[in-house]
Amino acid sequence: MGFPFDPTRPIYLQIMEEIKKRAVRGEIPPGGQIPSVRDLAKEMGVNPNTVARAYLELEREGFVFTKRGQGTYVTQDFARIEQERERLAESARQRFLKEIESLGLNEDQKAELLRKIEEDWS
Amino acid sequence: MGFPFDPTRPIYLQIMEEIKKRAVRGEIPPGGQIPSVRDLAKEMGVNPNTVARAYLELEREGFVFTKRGQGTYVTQDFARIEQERERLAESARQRFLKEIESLGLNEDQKAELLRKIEEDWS
Amino acid sequence: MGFPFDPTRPIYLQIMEEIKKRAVRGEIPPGGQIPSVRDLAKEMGVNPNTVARAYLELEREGFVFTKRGQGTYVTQDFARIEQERERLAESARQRFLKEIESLGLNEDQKAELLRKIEEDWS
Amino acid sequence: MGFPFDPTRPIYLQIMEEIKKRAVRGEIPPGGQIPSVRDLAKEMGVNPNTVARAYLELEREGFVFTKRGQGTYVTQDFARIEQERERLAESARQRFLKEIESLGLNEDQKAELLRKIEEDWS
DNA sequence: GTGGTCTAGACCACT
DNA sequence: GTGGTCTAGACCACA
Repeated sequence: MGFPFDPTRPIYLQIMEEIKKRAVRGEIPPGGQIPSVRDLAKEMGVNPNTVARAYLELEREGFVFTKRGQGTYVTQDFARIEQERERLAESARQRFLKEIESLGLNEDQKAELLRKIEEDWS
Repeated sequence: MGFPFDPTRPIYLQIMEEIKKRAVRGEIPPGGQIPSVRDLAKEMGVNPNTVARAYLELEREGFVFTKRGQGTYVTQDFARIEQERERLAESARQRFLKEIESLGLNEDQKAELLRKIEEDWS
Repeated sequence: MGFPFDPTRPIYLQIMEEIKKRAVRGEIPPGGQIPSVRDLAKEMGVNPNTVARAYLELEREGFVFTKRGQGTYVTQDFARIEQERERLAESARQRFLKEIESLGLNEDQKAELLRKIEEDWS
Repeated sequence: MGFPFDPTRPIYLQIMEEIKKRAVRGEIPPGGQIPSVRDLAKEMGVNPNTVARAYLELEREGFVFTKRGQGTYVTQDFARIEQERERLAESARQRFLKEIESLGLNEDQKAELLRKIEEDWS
């Protein structure tokens, strides 16, 4: 109980990201049901209205859809999920770059860092 | 007022990192004075004891030293600061890798990500 | 209840010494559990935070280790305990020398004092 | 202000020792005047009655004498002062032995300790 | 003014 | 139960 929210960003945005991550990781399959507003609110220790707001935005984006009286489901569109995977990766990349930039590494240190990432992925 | 702390990790550790970042970025020069316990506590919106704990650990690590009754100062040892720069970069790298890993990118997507980073740094 | 602390030195340092003495005397065997923070605080009539501080420093020195949720234990390293025995003896020697020095004994009186110590230990 | 008293022993005894030490160290010459009850009470942060009690005992022992209306003076008897020097040394020796004994040093360690004391005094 | 220490009392995660 | 962290507020020595 109690989800680690970044206090500087709106919680509903962070809930949206969390749902996207679960889908992208396959924890929720395409077309699979996401937790009910009440369950997720309890799990994360936030107000149900905040979760509802997140779900509303996700639906507006077309990432989830609602079956009246049955629950909320992740899109069945694989391409949509793939797109989200790349968006999340891209935003992780930008956060990483921003953080590294602020540290003021020299060229050699950046090259070394790049080499390590490459090594990890080969 | 109010510093964006990650609620899952001890605040004093995050204060230690913040001071190291300021020194690494050159905001505090080698041998320069860091904020007083009370000032930083006010700036970050935490209890002075928590800042004092962070300073105590930083001194034990040899990253800062204190002049009795005068204040706390960043080490004058350039190598020590350089070491911290690389440590901070390395931990940023690991956080990035961990996040990317959880997203389950395929080889092509990872290669593309790497290419973008390389481009940014060349 | 009520431990005889020297009011001129930090209590947490004296608690560290007390724990070391108990281990060196064999009252706590190598690998044995030391009193819980709360128990020792009650026994010595000090605040639990002060005992916790002492335990933290002892752990940093490698003289004790903690098992999460279980308690704090003296190191199993005999050499480490032996080292502490000699350090405590050395500091007792220095205190003795300092006190004697301040009394201004002449050579004969010092020799006599030495003779008595020798006699006691032979 | 505030003298470092050992809370486990009567304060008046510790005041007696302090006066004896000052005389033995020559801070107060034979026949010299010791501080007034009020001055010493203020210096040490204790009740004047406690100091008066200490002076009374010192006089009973013959270590000091009182000139009515003028103050209290250390004895002019050199032998008496010398005797006190040896008593203080002897009690320091006993405290040292007691402390060392509790540490459980082996023969070699005791011999080494003795050697160091000898070295310091040669 | 500075950091260093201590108390009081609270909440947390882990076993 | 255990230690770990945090807040609030106090007093201290040092410069």
